[in-house]
Amino acid sequence: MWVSRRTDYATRAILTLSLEGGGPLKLEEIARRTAVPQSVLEQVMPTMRTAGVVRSERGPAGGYRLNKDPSEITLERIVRLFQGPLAPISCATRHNPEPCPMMVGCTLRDVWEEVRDATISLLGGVTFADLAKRAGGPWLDPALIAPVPNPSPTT
Amino acid sequence: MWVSRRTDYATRAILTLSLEGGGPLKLEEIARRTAVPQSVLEQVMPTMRTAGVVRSERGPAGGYRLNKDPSEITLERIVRLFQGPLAPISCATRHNPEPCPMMVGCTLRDVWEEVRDATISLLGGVTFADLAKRAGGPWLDPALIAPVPNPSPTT
DNA sequence: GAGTATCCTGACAAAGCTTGTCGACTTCTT
DNA sequence: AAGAAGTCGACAAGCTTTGTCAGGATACTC
Repeated sequence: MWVSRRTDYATRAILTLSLEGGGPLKLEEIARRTAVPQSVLEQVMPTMRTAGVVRSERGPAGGYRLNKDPSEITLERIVRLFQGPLAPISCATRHNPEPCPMMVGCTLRDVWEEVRDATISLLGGVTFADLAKRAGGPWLDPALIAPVPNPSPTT
Repeated sequence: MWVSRRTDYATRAILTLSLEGGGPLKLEEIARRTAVPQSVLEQVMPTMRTAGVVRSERGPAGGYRLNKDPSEITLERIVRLFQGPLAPISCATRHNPEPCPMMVGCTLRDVWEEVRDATISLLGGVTFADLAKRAGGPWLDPALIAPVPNPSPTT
């Protein structure tokens, strides 16, 4: 699995929000703490908002908060959001795998699937609550982040 | 980890050679059996020759053979040959990792390293003898593939 | 030693993906 | 009304991947 820059940025942002108390964090502040170009975060955060991972508030005193408890957000979720399938090769995805042209190549596919499954089980088992705990800092009070629907504005 | 096309092709070629008896296989024949464009194999095979994985013979009746027993060739070896580091992100490579700009980001790096290690242990544990056995077919007689130095012609 | 079969090498174009930036817009608070 | 945020789409630059090709080098055969 390769982690794109955007995925990296997104995970840093979520970790930052997980470590923060309840108050919303401005995009600019997240960008500062994560060392991510603000213009890129401007693309990344809305993606996570649409996915329901994060919630936003506009106007002064606005910003972003988590929309779930960190213990409910896995690394897998975020990675998939930005990179799609976790399989190392397209013939080893779980849905719509590309057919192998080689008669005997499927033996290899088995291994690629093992890699995929190992990755999934690892990333699926790590939540941002775990990460925040490991980071040693305080993190979000569950009471402050009760899920709230925050659909795209067109709704 | 993402597997590039060339890596895929290379592994298919090695598996094909592992399944073949002792005789050399022509590039054209390997291309046919693996469903790989011959022009691409013309790039891939020399790379493996230089790395000592494979041995070549020119002229009529020439072709490629393995230069080692399939049990000594791991998937990891081939993947690394074409893709370099197996880490999902450049701050998690074992040599010369790129420094993390984020103070707390290293918590994430730990996970990327776990992914890396899981991948390495999987790919490092699978040899082409295993794969050939799984494929069910006969494969190379060890007696026929005693390693022979086959350095690049400039030597 | 001529001819042929095979591997070898480097250059390269096309396509695709990733990255980061920008400008114009919407929404919210005061 | 003004200002402080987030939102959205377009896009250019750069990089990587992919596949192709032409010409060269080496070995076998007759």
